[in-house]
Amino acid sequence: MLCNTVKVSPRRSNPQTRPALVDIAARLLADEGPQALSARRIATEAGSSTMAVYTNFGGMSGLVREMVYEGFARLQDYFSHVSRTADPVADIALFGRAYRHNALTNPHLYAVMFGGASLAGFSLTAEDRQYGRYTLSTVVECATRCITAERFRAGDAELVAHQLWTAIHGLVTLELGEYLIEPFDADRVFEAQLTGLMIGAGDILEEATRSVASSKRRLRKVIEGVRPDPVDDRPAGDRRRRPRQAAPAG
Amino acid sequence: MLCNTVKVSPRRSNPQTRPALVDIAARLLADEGPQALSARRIATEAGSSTMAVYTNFGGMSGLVREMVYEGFARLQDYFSHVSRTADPVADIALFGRAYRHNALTNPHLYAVMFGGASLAGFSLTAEDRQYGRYTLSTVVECATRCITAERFRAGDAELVAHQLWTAIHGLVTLELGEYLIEPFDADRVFEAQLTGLMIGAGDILEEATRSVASSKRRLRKVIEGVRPDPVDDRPAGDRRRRPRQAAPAG
DNA sequence: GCAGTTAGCATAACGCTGTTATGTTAAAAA
DNA sequence: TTTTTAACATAACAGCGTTATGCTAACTGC
Repeated sequence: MLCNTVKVSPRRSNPQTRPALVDIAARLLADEGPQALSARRIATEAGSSTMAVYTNFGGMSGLVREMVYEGFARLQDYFSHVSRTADPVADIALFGRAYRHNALTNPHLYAVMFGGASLAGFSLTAEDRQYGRYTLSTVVECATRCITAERFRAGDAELVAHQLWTAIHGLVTLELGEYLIEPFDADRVFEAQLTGLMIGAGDILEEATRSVASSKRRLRKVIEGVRPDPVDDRPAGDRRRRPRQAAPAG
Repeated sequence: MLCNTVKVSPRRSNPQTRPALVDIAARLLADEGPQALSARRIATEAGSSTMAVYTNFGGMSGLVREMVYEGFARLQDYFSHVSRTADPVADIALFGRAYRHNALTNPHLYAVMFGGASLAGFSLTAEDRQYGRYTLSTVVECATRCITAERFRAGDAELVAHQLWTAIHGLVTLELGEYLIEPFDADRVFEAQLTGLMIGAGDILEEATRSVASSKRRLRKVIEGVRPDPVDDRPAGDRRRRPRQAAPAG
């Protein structure tokens, strides 16, 4: 009754089931939020039973974990479109803008990535977190360039990258939680954070401000670069993925 | 069968049931995390039925909301122990340290306050968030003093307060999510954030650094001031209730 | 080509959850 | 005293994640 209507129902390694489940789960999460992520709902929309979730992911936790990896993949996708220029400060500011744009574009996905537990008893493993941290290695490299160019005062590049990460993550979280009331320009806070991060020594405030402004212009191109081929690298056959909604520029 | 063993079971407005439910829920949340927050579990431990949750809170959402208010009350309790000194920068840094300490002391509670949805379909109302923002009004006032004392460059005090809030919230969230790996000195990030927040213009770096160091010493006294009827520790005997209940205001 | 194994999935059930309809009862109101 | 009311118990319902069982098509060895 619940079985697929037309297809011949192969018994071994149906190559369509797993990506379909991931796809439907991602769509449900984006459209209706974490509450819609139930094994029965996903299985029904995929035309199979809940067992498909267990054979493919070992349970709901595995599927939620897949969502987390999907989220980091999307972030990585944005990061890969940030080019290295002669202005490393503008580059690192652009990383921050891209991070924020990705989070605001995929709010529920972002919540699952960093929302801690509370979702069907799911919790990240150390390996999951390491996967997430790896995404930021590009930013650390950029921070090193900032120090080398003497735009940041000499110090730990990883510290600077983490400072940027925590600041923007906090901003994005409170934005998504609607704690920043209207009319409140979250973008002003963002730019102030970037500026505060950058002017480590003395009188280079104006130069830093120019870099921040420059990164704002460059963000559009990054977004446009990511948009066409959104998230994953599914074999492009019968992918069901929605073309990903756009979001206001930061 | 499930009713209380000894008490006379008054039918109208039992003054013990509601605080007992709040108390047990807070303890379960602190000890076992959000997963332990179930109506049946709470009611059983209170010696009543699940209906008590509905008559007193209108459902699980109402009880979770009560936890959020409890969380902000605890934060307010810490903030009330931050005194005004002649060094407003050290004061505002101390607000940040107190905020972080409170969050790390009540991790599950903090997660419920800012974890967004995902917990039994609970979501904050606009009024709830306003209650949370009110807690930060003290910090905004302190930021104003920093500007008046010309320790921050002239600008929007609310912007500065929100910058501090978002930065520390992000740090705390990633700390609780264990995204900051060991050995990683989250305290260094915290101090770098504070420093970056403060040195708005030129050559006052050393002075700012002194203020930050001063706030670190003062934190201990704040914690000790809050501790007497504190947060988590119900060490003595088998008391189940921390007193605590602060009054809000619009 | 055939037999045995295996893995993907359907079916159905278990225990759990939040929630609700109904009944009971004691306190407040008349 | 009588009526009303609200707090709570009981029991049920729908939905959840999960699991045991069985079927069957695909793979494997011959």
